[in-house]
Amino acid sequence: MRVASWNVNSIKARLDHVVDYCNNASADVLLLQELKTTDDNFPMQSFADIGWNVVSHGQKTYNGVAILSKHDIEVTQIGLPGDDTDEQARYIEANINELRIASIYLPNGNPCPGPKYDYKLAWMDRLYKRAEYLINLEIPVVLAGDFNVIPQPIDCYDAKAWQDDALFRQETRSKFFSLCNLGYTDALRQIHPTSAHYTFWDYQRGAWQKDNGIRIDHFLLSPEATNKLLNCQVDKNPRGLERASDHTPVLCDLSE
DNA sequence: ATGCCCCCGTCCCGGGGA
Repeated sequence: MRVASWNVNSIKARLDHVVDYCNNASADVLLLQELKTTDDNFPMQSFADIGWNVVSHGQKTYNGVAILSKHDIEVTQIGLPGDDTDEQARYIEANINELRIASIYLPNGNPCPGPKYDYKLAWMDRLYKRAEYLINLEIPVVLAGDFNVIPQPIDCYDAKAWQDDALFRQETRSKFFSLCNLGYTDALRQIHPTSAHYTFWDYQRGAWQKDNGIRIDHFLLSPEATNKLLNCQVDKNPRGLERASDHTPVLCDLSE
């Protein structure tokens, strides 16, 4: 079972790339973030035409997450629980085969300090509670997506340049480590303990050409899912395409 | 110190992204 996660920075702008990816990347499940469109306007037919199922949780202009799969998708949660006033579409979760899989778009949090950073930290506390509930189910759980967290200095090209940023501040990283310490494994880091593997390169300043990247898209696996972990890797190819997203997919292979 | 680049929207600028 191959699960891929990709922040596409608009599903409409990236439709051809995503359909090609479904056809060619040998993934069974594709988790998307930053759809930037409503469920009504999601290009469902393009995926129906190639035999893929889609569940989306979108909103106008901003955010939006989806789960795509060749297999049946049974939705288990739409929206992150814990705040009835939160209208941002950043969490969707489903059962696919024997896995519980969530597509996550964690808030950016900049500028920092400020209300957006407060929202990010509060959102991470709510994610912790959901992750705690899920781990207590004692089933294989995959929490994946754009976490907007640089976990360690090795995960960015210049730690000094990021030290005061909402993606790298100690409070942000501490909350990410708390998630891991619940019992979730950072799959990429488990497979590649010491090497740099970036998932995002800014559109500006020639960041892609200079490999000035950061690792902010992650797969967190429950103990039952970690037992199935075969491989985890970044697929850099889509970042080099014309009109690319600024993120590239992460792939995680799990045994059946 | 700020913008660079890219996406969206009753749209040619401004908000948001990271």
